[in-house]
Amino acid sequence: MHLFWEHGYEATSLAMLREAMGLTPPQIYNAFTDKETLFRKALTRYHETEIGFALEALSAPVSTREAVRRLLLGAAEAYSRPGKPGGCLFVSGALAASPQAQAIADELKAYRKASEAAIAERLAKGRAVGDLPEGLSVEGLAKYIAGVMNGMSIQARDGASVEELRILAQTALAALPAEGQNQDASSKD
Amino acid sequence: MHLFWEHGYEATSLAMLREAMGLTPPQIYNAFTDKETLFRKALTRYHETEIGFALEALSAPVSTREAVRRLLLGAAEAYSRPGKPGGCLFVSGALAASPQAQAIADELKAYRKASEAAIAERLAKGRAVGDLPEGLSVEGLAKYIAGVMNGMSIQARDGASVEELRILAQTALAALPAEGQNQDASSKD
DNA sequence: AATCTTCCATAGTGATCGATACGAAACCTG
DNA sequence: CAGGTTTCGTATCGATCACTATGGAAGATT
Repeated sequence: MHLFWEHGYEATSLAMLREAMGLTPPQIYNAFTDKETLFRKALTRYHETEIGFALEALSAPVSTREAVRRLLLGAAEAYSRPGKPGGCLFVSGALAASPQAQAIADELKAYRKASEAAIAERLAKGRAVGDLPEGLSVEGLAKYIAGVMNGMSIQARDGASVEELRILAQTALAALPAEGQNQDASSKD
Repeated sequence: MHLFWEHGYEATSLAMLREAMGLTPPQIYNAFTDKETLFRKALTRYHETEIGFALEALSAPVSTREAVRRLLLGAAEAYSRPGKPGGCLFVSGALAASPQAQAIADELKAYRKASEAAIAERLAKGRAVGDLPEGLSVEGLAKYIAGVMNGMSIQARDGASVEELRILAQTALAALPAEGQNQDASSKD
């Protein structure tokens, strides 16, 4: 997973995987069928172990702004963990790919789209309870938040520290509608 | 350039370049020495022909906020031009690379760092003339703006339309300090 | 006009890719 | 302890990578 995270799908050779896992090629193929299946296994593992902050942030019983704050600050921390590759595997895994690997690139794109959709869903919920203005486009704001996270992923890959990413996240938060304008109204019914 | 832009440095094979350029391999090597030099030529060409909006935005005689607005909206348009690959070559070219291509990845990283530095320089100038609060960290804000542009590049690659990118840019602008607070003071001396 | 030089496309180079066939070692059974 | 089976590591597969040597055609010179 770390190798795919660091070098991406195509640039990670079986020789690197073999050395890192201490397995012989037949062992790898017996265990994971082929390189593509192994990468997908790494994807699900990454999803389960490295980015739990996102689900936690989006499902926590807090205000919408606080949820987004946790999401962005969680990303700042997750994208710059010591000993781990910088950024997000969903971004670094295969942003550009050869025609042969387009299926992998499409799968990562689907992951990114799903993340954005999860954000949009949380925003819609927030708008429903009065956390956000009614006229606001949750899709547009979700695309902004997802975009900021993707941008943080690249900044992290370029060596940004966790503090710098936190500042970036805090700055991005300022673009959100002010909190609490309709928040009292959420307790009216 | 389009092939590198679309598929990245390593995933673009000489066979693809040969077919696209209508040249034989020796012609390619006579003209460009090797693949790495050809990619660098494509980088400079990209810099000259595709992202002039950035230099224009940062050097225009307008307020700092307007400069950033032009920068982000220019990116929205440049990253989603019809007939061109989505996103920015500096991001897509080699976000993740094999150990053999790390020199290329480092070069692209340097381009991204230079872009961020150019933004920071413009912000510092703006702060000097009172466009931005004195206590503000231009490096932090520049990292945010550069990060948003990088995020837009990924959103564009994921198929975001120019309108969606414009909305993202407008949203990102809301994170900037309000304009005009010290602007009148800029005409005092 | 004949020869010589120069250029250039085809064919192929070693290296490496992902993936696998074969020989050997180990294990279970009798 | 012997025989049959299964498992597993090595050596290698065809394909493709970036890159280049060689045969043949075109043009220049006498």
